[in-house]
Amino acid sequence: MSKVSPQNSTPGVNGISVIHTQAHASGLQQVPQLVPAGPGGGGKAVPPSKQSKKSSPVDRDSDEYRQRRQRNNMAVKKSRLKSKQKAQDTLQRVSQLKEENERLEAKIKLLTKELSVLKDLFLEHAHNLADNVQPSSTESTANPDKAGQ
Amino acid sequence: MSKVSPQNSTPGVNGISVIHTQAHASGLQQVPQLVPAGPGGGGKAVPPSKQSKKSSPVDRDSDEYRQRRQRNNMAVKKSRLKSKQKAQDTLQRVSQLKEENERLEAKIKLLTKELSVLKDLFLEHAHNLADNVQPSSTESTANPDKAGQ
DNA sequence: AAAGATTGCGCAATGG
DNA sequence: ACCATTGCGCAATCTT
Repeated sequence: MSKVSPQNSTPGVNGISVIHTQAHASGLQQVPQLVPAGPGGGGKAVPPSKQSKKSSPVDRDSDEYRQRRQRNNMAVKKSRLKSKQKAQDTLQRVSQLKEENERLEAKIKLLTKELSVLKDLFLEHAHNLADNVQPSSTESTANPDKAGQ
Repeated sequence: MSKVSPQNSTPGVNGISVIHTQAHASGLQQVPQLVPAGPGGGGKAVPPSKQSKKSSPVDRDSDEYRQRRQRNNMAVKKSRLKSKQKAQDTLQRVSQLKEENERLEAKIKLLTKELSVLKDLFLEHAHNLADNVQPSSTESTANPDKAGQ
C-alpha cells in the first residue's frame, strides 16, 4: 500500500488500510534542493513586486504548510474515491444497458413474428377473394385471435 | 487541465523557474535516511535464517535502485495510461449502447403501430362477417395497403 | 525468484 | 484563500 512507515502498514491483502490520523510518522519526502532562483541570481523573471519574503523553499516545517498538506491529502483522497465511484457506476450502466438491449430485441422478435402471422392471414384472405370464394367455412375459421402483450 | 510537467516547472505565479537539471531528478522525495524497521525492532517477522545482510536502508544511490525505480515508473505510467484508456472505452460503450437502444425502441414503436393497424383491420372484417355482410363494397375499400419497413 | 503490473498514497501545480 | 483535479514518483503487493 503505502506509508513508508515500517510498522503501520496493513500487510494484509489488498484491502484498505491504515488509519493514518495525522502526524505523518517519520518524515518521508524531502526535496532535493529546488531552491528558487536566488534573488540576485540571473534576476529577471521575478516581478519587481515581492521578493522580500524569505524566498523559502517552502518551509516544510511550517505549521501552515503541514496543515495545507493534510487538507490537500484529504481532498485528493476524496476526489479519487469519487472518481472510482463514478467509474464503477459507468460500468454498471453498461451492463444495465446491455440487459435492456436484450429485452428490447426479444420484444422485437416477438412483434415481428406476430406481424408475420397476421400478414399471412391477410394474404390468404386476399387469395380467397381473388379466387372469388364465398366467405363461408374457409375464412371464418382462420382467426385464432392473437393479441395481448 | 494540467499538463505541466513536473520538472522544469514554470511557475506562473512567482516567475521563479526552477530548472531541475538532470534526467531522473524525480525531484521531490527523499527520506530521512532510515527506512527499514530494523529486524530487531518489534522483532518478529524475521525468519531465523537471514539477517546478516547489511539491513540496507535501501540504498537510494544504488545504481540498481535507480534503475528499478525508473522501470517501475515506466510501468506505472503505462498501467495508468491503459487504465485511462479502458475507462474511456467503457464510456464510449455506454453511448454506443444508448444509441442502439434508441434504435431498437424506434423499431418497436413502428412494429407496434403496424400490428395495431392490422389488428384493427381484422376486427373490422370480423365485424362485417358477424353482420353477415357480403364481401362487396364495404370490405374491399378497407385496405390502404400497409407494409414494408 | 526476478520483472512487470497494480494500487494506495503523498506532493505540488493548476483549475475553479 | 480553499477545495478539486491531475500528473508524477515511491513503495508495497500482486501477477507472470
